[in-house]
Amino acid sequence: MPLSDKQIKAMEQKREKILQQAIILFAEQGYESTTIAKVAKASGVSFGSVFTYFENKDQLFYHAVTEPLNTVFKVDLLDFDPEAEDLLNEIKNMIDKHIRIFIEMRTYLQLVVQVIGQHTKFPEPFKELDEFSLEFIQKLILMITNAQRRGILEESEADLTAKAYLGFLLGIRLTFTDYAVSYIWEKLKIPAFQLLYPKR
Amino acid sequence: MPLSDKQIKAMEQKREKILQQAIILFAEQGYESTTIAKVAKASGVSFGSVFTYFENKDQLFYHAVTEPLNTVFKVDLLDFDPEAEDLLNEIKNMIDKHIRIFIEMRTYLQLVVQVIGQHTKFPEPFKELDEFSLEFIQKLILMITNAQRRGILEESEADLTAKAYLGFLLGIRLTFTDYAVSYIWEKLKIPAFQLLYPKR
Amino acid sequence: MPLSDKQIKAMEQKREKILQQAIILFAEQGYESTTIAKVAKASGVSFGSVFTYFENKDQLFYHAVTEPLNTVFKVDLLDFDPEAEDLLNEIKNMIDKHIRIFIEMRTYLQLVVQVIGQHTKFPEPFKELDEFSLEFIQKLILMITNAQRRGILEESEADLTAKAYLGFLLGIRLTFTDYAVSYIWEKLKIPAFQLLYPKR
Amino acid sequence: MPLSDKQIKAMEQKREKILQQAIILFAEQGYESTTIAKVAKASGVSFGSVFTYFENKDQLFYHAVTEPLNTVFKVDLLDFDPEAEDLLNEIKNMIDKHIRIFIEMRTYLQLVVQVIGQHTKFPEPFKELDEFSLEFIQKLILMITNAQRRGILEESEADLTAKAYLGFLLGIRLTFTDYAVSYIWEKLKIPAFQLLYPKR
DNA sequence: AATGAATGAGGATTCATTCAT
DNA sequence: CATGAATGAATCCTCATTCAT
Repeated sequence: MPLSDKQIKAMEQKREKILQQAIILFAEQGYESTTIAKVAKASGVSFGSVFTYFENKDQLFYHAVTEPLNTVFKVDLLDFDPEAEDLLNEIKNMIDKHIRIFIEMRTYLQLVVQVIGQHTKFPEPFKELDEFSLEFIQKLILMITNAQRRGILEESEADLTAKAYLGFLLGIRLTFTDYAVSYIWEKLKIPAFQLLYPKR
Repeated sequence: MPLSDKQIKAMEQKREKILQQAIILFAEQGYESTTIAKVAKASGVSFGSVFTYFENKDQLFYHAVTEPLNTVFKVDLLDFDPEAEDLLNEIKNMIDKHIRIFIEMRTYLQLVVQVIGQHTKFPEPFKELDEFSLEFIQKLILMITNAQRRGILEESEADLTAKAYLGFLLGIRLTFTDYAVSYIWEKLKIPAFQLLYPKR
Repeated sequence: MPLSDKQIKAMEQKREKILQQAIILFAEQGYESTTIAKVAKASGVSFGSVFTYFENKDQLFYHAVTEPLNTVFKVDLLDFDPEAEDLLNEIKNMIDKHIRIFIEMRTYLQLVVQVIGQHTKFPEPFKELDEFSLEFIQKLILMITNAQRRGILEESEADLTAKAYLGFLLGIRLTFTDYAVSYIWEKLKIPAFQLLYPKR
Repeated sequence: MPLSDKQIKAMEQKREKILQQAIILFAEQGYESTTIAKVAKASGVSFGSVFTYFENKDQLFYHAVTEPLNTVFKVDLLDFDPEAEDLLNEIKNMIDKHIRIFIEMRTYLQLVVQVIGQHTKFPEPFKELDEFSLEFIQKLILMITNAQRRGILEESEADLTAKAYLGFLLGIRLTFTDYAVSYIWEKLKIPAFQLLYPKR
């Protein structure tokens, strides 16, 4: 007897709820301190149900890290055009967008920082993050190179500059831990832009 | 009968050995995955001995975070003079030094990143780090303000710039995870300097 | 999906089994020497299951002391009528009953003796015992006072006599440790009665 | 090199101090909860020294139970004369003395109660207590029999009466736990005497 | 599919005891 | 003799996971 559409929908919602709560708990308490029981309670399901949707704790963690990455995070961070006509403006818009994303996804980024910081402990999820970061860097390099060629940015090693830019984004996430940060982040556009070594 | 000097020395060395191994393990595997047994084995002592030198796992972690901070880290990071005659040179030397420290203390910084990233989980060690970061920022602000006044740096909100600089240092620690980084870091002086918004 | 009646029943029986074995072990070996593993083994369950039914060892001990108290012990010991018509007969029946209870509940009383003897170590269970003993004493005083008024007992401080009577019951539990005591206890009715200072 | 008298004396005092503190701690906290370290601290010596005077924890407990027994306790409790001229007076004096001892040696009796209450756990010290109790009972029987023959006490089974008397002494130790009991105990002479079934 | 009882591996910690100084 | 560092057995408890209902 196949499941009805309504049932499928309900199950998908339940899975999503579990995943969201898992992200929050993993981010705030770390992998070991986050128990399946806590996730279940926060999601309003029995802990047995968590195993219905995720094979085991490892898999739950893996999905907590990779699903937001592959849906929103990746899409939003890569949403800039290295070949844009008005490249200076495109760069400024990109910085604005990136900073906004890093504000909004604070919890998820806490999780990302853990995976990167202890990558030997989390090889599978780290691999996904690493691959994305390479892709991100590649696209940044493209943009930087173009901008240099067009005299918008000073000459520099684009690869290094791109990595420094990514490092900066992650770093400020650590430095401005839980301020009501929105207004501070607004100002962070300036150093972020400086990092790219703009012509004056 | 008090302990002989030789014994005291031996104990201090043993304590140091345990602490060093704890730092490595905590950094690489995190708090929970680092068992007292692992630390003991890595240090070549019985697990019971760990409790001779550290009250409990919590305390061991606390000391793993704070002792390097209060000995080398703090001293080295604060070793610059905001009132120096040749301030431009002082700033460049500072950046050079800071970057070198962040290279050399990779493992320790992995630990720092964890504490900051999950500060609600580690309130006591975080407090120490936070206090130091405030002190560090204060001194940076002083230097930046002086440099702006003397026309070495462009005008900017010194507080924000200082925090961005610290964020950058932490962030590149995450981005350049385990490269043989020395030669890359050499180049990182440039973006680090740009971040401070130098006059051209 | 709620548990079936059969399951609930099975669980109640398991809990009871654990509690009974815990009482025996605590009584014979004391609190610390009674390990959760021993209780589990004696009950035929895994040690993990003990924690399914009792929060921790402390709670298990607490319930081992208080549950028999509140079910059989309390009820049986208080089952006499201080206002009975034929008070002399009522007193003799009471003594008979009390002594029989103290015979039958030997193991439980071993446990009670420990809690009283080391009451600073077991404040919560002791509180329960102490409250019951006050209630018991109160009712005894009532009976003794009535009996004195009706000329069945000689004058004496009822409060003291009541406590002496309770002390006697506990004391013989210690003195006649593990005899096949039934026939001896039969004879103990005489001194128990004398303690109440009967008119001759 | 033989020890000087002064040294020997100092050592004896140290041993005594350790034993006294051990009695207190064993009585109040029980066997397992009393650690060698606690005893050492209370005695003002290093825990290593405890092992200089007592082979191990078991032996320390054994001596804590038996030494007071064989010095003061035994002597004082047996200090009555079953063949005394004025036997009624002798009995009353005996009761008075016994009760006084049970007041004064409260802590030690807490320990005794533990050993009796968990005698399977403490076979060696229990053996000593049991032997003494037999001796005590024997002497009591003698006195009771004589008193009955002389018409001071009513007829009863002397053996049972003697045990009831001992039980009573132990029992009130449990019932009147930590009152400022002296004045209450004074009054306890009456029921204690009644227990022996005196002629009126 | 959902529930939660049962299990036992694993880990922190305590503490008696040994033994070098 | 006195001291206390070192050791590891033993214990409580947590928690992922399995599986019967």
